[in-house]
Amino acid sequence: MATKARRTDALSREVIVEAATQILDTDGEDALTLRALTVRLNTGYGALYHHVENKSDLLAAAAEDVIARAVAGAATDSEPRELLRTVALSLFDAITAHPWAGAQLAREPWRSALLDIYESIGAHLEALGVPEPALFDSAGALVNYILGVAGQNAATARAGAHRTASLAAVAAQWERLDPARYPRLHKAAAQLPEHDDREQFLAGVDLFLAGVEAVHRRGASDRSS
Amino acid sequence: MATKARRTDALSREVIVEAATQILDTDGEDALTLRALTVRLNTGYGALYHHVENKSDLLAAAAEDVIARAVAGAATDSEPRELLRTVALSLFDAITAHPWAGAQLAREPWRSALLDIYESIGAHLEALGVPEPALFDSAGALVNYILGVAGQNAATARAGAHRTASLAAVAAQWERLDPARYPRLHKAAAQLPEHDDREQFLAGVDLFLAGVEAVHRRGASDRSS
DNA sequence: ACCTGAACACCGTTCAAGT
DNA sequence: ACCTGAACACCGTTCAAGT
Repeated sequence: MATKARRTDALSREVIVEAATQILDTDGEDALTLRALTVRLNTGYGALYHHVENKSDLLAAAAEDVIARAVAGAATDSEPRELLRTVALSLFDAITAHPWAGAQLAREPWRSALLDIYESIGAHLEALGVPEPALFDSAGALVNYILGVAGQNAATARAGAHRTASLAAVAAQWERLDPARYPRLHKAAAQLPEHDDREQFLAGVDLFLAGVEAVHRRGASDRSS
Repeated sequence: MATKARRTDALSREVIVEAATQILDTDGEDALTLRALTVRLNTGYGALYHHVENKSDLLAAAAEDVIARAVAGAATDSEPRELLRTVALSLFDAITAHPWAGAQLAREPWRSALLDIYESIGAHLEALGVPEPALFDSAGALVNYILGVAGQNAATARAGAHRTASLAAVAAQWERLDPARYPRLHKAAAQLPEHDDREQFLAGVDLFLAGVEAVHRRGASDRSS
């Protein structure tokens, strides 16, 4: 209850990042302000800036933590196809749990644990039989797909407190569309509220992997073209 | 040269959106402030808010314009596969020319001309032979891939004035990576500076389409599973 | 109806001053 | 070295007042 007392334990970058993560998780991306951090950590602005470069740096560090933790437990056994699905899914789950990290990933992709993701996806694609020159494009495409979903996830999370409510709103919007101009969207409105994001994500990954396999199977025979 | 004179022509939502687009294109996303708009349009804050709901609304409208214009000239002849590539490429080009629109697309995907994109991609996939129940997932996956690239594009554009410089920086970063832990990234560093974004984007689209064709070809025979 | 511009409630960041 | 908190330079948005 020493709310007004000076903090006794030393501040550190680690403690700050942890506090930021908690604010982000419980109150959302907009709630993370330097002010909110000083209150929570019972300290001043300068103290924060002594351990952290700026807010952008702080956000990147928090996202890095969350993503790294998610990808850390990746198994190394099992076949490459399954490993790719596992990596993708663990990323999806992490981003669903921490939408702000997804937004950060999409915003500054070169920072954060994206390097590890790139490397691991590349390794598994190579194990799948993708030849070196195609590896770059294939891994990039898969990562971009994941980033797209990450951004999407962050967007819907930002849109409303309850995902179902905002999904219903979009569905209603689609339903109001002119069936003559938007026949498919108009029809898809019915599917929207009951669809499973996770399953749809995985379906996209499988589409990708099927493409990789198809192209590589073909590419092996007409390498000359 | 009537810089201080009161504006004679009437203000309108259209004029405001156009001015905003110009600021965004020439000076970047951060340069669009309400202040900057009042200066450019020689007016006050209230005047702007009389025609536009808020800044978010304004940004969405500007992105809508840019994206709609890009997708407008879509041909309806030629085979569906080619049409899909064309839609994707025109989007890519629009986002490359207006990175801020890409960021907006990734941020608020339900607004803007994304509906038209969804519909047109759905139509072409259907023409390609994708059955109705799979249409939702396939179109979603492709749109998500495009959004991922859009976000990426916006990110690199934001990163530095000259794309080549920031790409070189990333390449240098990859080169510094421990070759034992990041063997593939370390090697890919050489490919990074000379690779063509547009080609890589298209390669990803083709991977997707190959997957769609492969899955559908297979799916037609064992629909029961 | 349309517009003006001072005022408000916030931001992230800095920095002289304390311990 | 580590921390405090007032101050600065910005935001987006509002609103009483003008035409």
